[in-house]
Amino acid sequence: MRFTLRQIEAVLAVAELGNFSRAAERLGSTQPALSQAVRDLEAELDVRLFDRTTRRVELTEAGRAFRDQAAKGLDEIDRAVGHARDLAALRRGRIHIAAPPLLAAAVLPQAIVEFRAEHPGVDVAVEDVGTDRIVAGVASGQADLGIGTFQSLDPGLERLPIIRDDLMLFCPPDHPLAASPAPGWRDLAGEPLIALTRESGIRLLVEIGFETVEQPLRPAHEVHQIATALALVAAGLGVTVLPTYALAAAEGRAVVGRSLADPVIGREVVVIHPSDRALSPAARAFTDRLRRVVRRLSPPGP
Amino acid sequence: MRFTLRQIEAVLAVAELGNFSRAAERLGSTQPALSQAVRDLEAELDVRLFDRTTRRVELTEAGRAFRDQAAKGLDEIDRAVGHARDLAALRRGRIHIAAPPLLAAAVLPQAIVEFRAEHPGVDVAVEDVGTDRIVAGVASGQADLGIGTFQSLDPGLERLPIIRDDLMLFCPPDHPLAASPAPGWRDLAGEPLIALTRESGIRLLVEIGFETVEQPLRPAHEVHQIATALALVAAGLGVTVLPTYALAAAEGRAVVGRSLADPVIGREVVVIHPSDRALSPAARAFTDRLRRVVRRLSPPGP
DNA sequence: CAGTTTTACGGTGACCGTAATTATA
DNA sequence: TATAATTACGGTCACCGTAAAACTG
Repeated sequence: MRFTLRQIEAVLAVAELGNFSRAAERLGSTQPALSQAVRDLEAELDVRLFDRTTRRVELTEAGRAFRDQAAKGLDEIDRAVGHARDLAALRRGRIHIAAPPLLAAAVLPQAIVEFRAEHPGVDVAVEDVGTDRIVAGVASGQADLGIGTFQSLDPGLERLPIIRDDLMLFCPPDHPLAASPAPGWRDLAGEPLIALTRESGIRLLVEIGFETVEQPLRPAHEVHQIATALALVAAGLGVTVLPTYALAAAEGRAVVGRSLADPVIGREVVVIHPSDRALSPAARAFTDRLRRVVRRLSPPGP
Repeated sequence: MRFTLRQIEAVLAVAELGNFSRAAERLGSTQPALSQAVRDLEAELDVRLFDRTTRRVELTEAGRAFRDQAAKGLDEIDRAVGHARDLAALRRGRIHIAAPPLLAAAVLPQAIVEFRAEHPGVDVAVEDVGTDRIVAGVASGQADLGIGTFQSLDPGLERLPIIRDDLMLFCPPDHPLAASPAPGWRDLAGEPLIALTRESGIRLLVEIGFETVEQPLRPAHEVHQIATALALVAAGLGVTVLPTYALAAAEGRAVVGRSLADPVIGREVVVIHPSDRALSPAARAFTDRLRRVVRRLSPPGP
């Protein structure tokens, strides 16, 4: 048999108040319960902690030494518990998020702003890197969660769908297709196309689109960054096909986005995390927040 | 607080061994018990402390933080408990003893030597002061226990009898009374008497002895210190009457002690301590040791 | 399929609260 | 005598251990 936290709390309360009855009241217990708790602990330690009569309760020298050190220990444990509860209640914490640059620029800022407003104690760190490094960072535990679209994924990683992200057509506002009620892939024939390079996952989807409608894909320009593609479109050098979330990046430019059908081609934007590690409370909450923000930024109807 | 030390110990053991079964073995418990303990604590904290599959058990980030801090706290409490047990088992401690100079010189050294041999971890401090300061020191708690003979005593102080101390006759070895089979107070008539001054409690007892046999007390010399009296006796200047424990101080001098009867006059040598404070384990042990040492130094038969 | 954790469940013992007793100023 | 601590005692609930089930590699 060992000693218990309640016994130690009893000793501390009695020591502080110099009175079993009042200590019992503070602890929400009864006086006999405290008496027994102190008695049991004294028996356990084989030392009397209090000199007591019915009129006076006072620590012995052994009791003082015990009180001083035990109080420290209890305090330390209380802090450990408090810290854990803070993490659970999102009063503290830290999330490390890995996301591709465009997503990081387009939707994360809003999500972070709202998340931090709700949970000011939680730090959010973003790392805007390429897909391969996102997967690596999450798999290694360096990042708590990753965001993006991943075709084939390490089975050790779990996917939490955020939203379906369909490819859209981006063109200047005065372009004929901008006025089309329902532009389709076939309408792109003959248009000068700004394409991403083959390094991009998006490029593959675009190729699938052209294949589906049995058109050759002949890029007028090939660029690496989505922002560049939009700039070229704004300059009137052609049209491009990009994920929905590029809408955010198109804001303020002379570029409009239009849903692109026949076929609708899209990918799941997901949050990934190691499947053998549960999401931290903060990471879970952020994922929820992110999902809400993304849905709100969803493509407006044509 | 609705969590328990056992739950925390469970978490620490599982964290260290990365395995519920082995942790249970170390704690002398069963694996389901640990599983439940960890589960309960996690529910209490509202945070998952371990990511676990049937193959792998690993701390979460919250778990690591909790483990680090809780381990400190538990360690602190263990130290408090260990310290208290050390005090109880006399592996540590400190006793402050107040005793009159002769007692401090005559019997305490031997008692301390034997006590320290048995309990090397306990410090013993001696303060050789007068009776009034002994009482004051013990009453104030500055000294743990006081030794001496006290006629009337503060009711707040408790007396633990060590031995009865009868007055003895001290004379040179070749003195006629040294050969007497049973010297009495009446035999002192006409002997030059070395007396202590009236400041001494002993002097009062000597006067009572003379009064009892209706002899006048006419000191040949009056001295303050027992050691001085013995020196005068050794020099052949007279005889003196002193407590039994002066025997120890007479050792090695040309002085012998003889029981003094008709009447036997004595006092209780007692240990005193505040009655509302229990003796510390070390003080109790020292009192026992002192009692044994004093009995061993008891007056040898004539 | 083997090893490990989780769930289920029945029993026992620890702790608590009420009530009576003892002790102190 | 009044107040507070201790002792006595009965009940309940938490915790433990056995056994069965679920899960992972």
